[in-house]
This record gives sequence, C-alpha cells and structure tokens, in this order.
Amino acid sequence: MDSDSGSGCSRSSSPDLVVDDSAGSFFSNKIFQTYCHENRADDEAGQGRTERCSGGGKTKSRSDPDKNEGQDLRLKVNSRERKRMHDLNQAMDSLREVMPYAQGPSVRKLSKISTLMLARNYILMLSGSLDEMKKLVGDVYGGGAAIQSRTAAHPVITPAAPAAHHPLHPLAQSLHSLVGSTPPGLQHHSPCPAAASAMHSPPSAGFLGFHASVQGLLKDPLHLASTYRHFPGMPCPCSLCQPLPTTTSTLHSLSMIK
DNA sequence: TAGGCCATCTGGTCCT
DNA sequence: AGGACCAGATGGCCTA
Repeated sequence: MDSDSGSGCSRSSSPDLVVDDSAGSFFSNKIFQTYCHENRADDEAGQGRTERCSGGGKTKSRSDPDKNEGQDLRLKVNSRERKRMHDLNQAMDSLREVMPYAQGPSVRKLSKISTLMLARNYILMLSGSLDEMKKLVGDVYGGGAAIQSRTAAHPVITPAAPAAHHPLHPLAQSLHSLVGSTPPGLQHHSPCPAAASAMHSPPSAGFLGFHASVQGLLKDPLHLASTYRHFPGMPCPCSLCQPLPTTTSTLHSLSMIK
C-alpha cells in the first residue's frame, strides 16, 4: 500500500504522524501528485491510481476514456474524502496524546476503537474522582453550605486548596491519585522507576488498570472499574499509583451508567 | 494462515 | 451544484 509505505513501518493507523499543514508530507507518492494537481491534467497519475487504487480500496477501473470529466470529479471527491479521513485521524492522534496510555516510538498505538473506549472510561474516571473530591471537600468544611459561605468570604475556589492544610486528609490522597492518573503530558511528577522498568505503561496507565492487555480491558467497559485497583505485572510502590478504596465504588457505579 | 486494523475508493444521502 | 458525512467493499500490513 502506498500510504503504508509512506508512513513507515510503525503500523500506525495513519500517516498523520508525519503530517503537517503543508499537506504534502504524508502524500509522498502518486496520490500526493494527484492531490496537488487535482485541478490540472492529472490523467496519468489519476489513471494509475484508479487502476490499482494505490494498493487499497476497490479495484474498479474506468476503462472508458471518454469519462475524463467524471474521472476528474471522482478524483476530487476522493482527495476530499482522503483529507477528511486524515483530519479525523489527526483528531484521533490528538486524543491519544492526552490519554493515560504509554506513548513512544516503541509502543504500539492504540487502535481507534480502543482509543474511543479508553477515552470514555477515562472521562468517567475523572468525573468520578471529581465527584469524590467535591464530597471530600464538603466533609472537610462540614457540608456544602459551609463551602458556599466560606468561598464567598474567602476566594478559595480550587478544591486542592484545603489539602494544603490537611496533607494527611483523604482528600490529599485523592488528589494524589488524581495526579497519578493524569496523562503523561500533564503529569506533575515523573513516572516512578518501578513502573517504568516493569512496563511500557506509565503509572497513570497502571492506575487505570491498563497494563499488558489493553484490548482485554477495553472490550468490556466495566472491566476498568472492576480492576483498576489491581496492578498485575506492575509492582509499583509509588504512592501515586495507589488509588483510594472509595474511588472504586464511585467508578463502579459510574461505569454502570450508559 | 487467520484475524485485526487500517487506508482508500466509491456510491448514496443530507445539507447549504 | 457542491461539499460533508457515512457505510460498504477491497486489499495491504502486521501479529499471534
């Protein structure tokens, strides 16, 4: 396949890994020529591509040379569709970047479906953690009403603020585990050596329960909630990787929500 | 070798 | 009419 050969051997989903705005970096073949010259006489390039479909796709051949106009239109539509799919893949890649999953040249990319499922679970987990934090903040200040009055007089908006005064409070642990679940790009602490040496996955991935078999977890969305406290193959002593027991129930209930 | 994943083509439908 | 979106079909690459 031309696109595959152009994108290297990383078996990554799309050539978007090497794409930039110039729209030419991922079209290093006949397709690119057609893409750039679609409004010009692209018979030779287009013809070759339509015959073999650049290694993929249907192999319908337009043997009728009288349909050049229709062929041009077809090529135009094809390139538009190609661009659309590339944009989609780019968005998928940007989503992968913020997912709690190991990233790097040696790590296989998440598939599209896995990315979407992981994203869903990740959002659910973060929502659950947020709810839990709100509850804990309410406990610290003796209820929601207290929070309201206090925030009115004292502009402490972030729930992390009380934790600074109560480092041993469960809220602090909750925040700690939240940090541990933050995507690599947003993490405030470096991955613990134990996890780094044991797996490709960072501690955040371990926190979510994503270790060796991501696919197995992603097949069942509930699997995340039921196993995210376990770390098979990830004996990470780092405190950031220790989730709160209370989070489990929250997550479990959340994962039930459709 | 089978199955999974992917890119691409293609025709249809809907919208502006 | 043209473009966006979608789904089916097809073939290539990779891994177990």
